[in-house]
Amino acid sequence: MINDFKHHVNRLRSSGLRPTKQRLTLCKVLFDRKETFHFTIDNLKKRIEKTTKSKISLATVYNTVHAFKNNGYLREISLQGNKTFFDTNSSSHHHFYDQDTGDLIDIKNEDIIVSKLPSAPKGKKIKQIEVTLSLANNNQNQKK
Amino acid sequence: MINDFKHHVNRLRSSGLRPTKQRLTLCKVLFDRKETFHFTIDNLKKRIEKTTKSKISLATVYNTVHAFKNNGYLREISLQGNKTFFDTNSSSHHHFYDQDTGDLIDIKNEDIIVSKLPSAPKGKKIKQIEVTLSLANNNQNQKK
DNA sequence: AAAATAATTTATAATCATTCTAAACTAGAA
DNA sequence: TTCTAGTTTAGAATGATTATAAATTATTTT
Repeated sequence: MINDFKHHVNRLRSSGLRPTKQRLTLCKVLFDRKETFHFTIDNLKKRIEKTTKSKISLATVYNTVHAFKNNGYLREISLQGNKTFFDTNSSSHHHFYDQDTGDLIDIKNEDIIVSKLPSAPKGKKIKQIEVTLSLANNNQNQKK
Repeated sequence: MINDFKHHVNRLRSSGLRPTKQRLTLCKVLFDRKETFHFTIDNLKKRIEKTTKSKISLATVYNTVHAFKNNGYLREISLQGNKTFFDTNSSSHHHFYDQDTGDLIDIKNEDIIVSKLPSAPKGKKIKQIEVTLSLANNNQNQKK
């Protein structure tokens, strides 16, 4: 399965995206792995430079990540702060967010149970339920 | 209580913040109201210009909002996208986020029940539980 | 109350992430 | 092979936020 990218080609085609060299490189970097990958655009750019010989322009990384997100290959994570994080785990799950370090840690879906929800406003549908648990050091008070 | 700002002065003093003209103006705009106020820095700047005669520089609005946040007067809301929202409701509650319009809607704490939580990593403490329910129009599919 | 001090405010510049633009390039169709 | 629309690209433009350093103000000390 790894080192075989026909399934990437097929997925791209079925989303109406041409399987270009750049998109396939991104697919390999993002999806040919066991673990969930949390990343910012900047992270991802650096990882591409480190793990492949391909040079992909910043604009293309942005374009591709957004295309992948719009087609459900990636999720954007809701977080405080100015950084936009994405997640290769598109199944439903939640996150710890460490306010001190900026780290994100996956929480398996079954480790959080939301047992009551309000109904969506008229004409709207709930598309995603995200629980973020913000962490800070035990000893530390809130003031700066 | 409204039109009396001694309590604002006291609160600022007890946080080690000098009760300056600018900070008191911000306190009045933010806290002398019944309803929760969701805002971006830009929103807030415009509201100050509209509802008061004071001119407060953009840098001061940033500084003050961050000071208020660090002292627990305001919360920053976790959201997708590049805009940073703050919330005057510092008691625990949650949000609908409308992906089409960017609107934020409060959800009362009692309308969501999180009945199971993971324990925090060693040395860390859970500081905040935030549930974000993303909304989209009923009829619309995910693709762009 | 005046002088000293430390915090605060301010305009502006700098930075950073992201989007836009328009030209060059490429995949797939004819 | 040629054509066409989709894609990539470098660099410019934008927008939010942070940094800087001088002027101002609140509070403390005298």
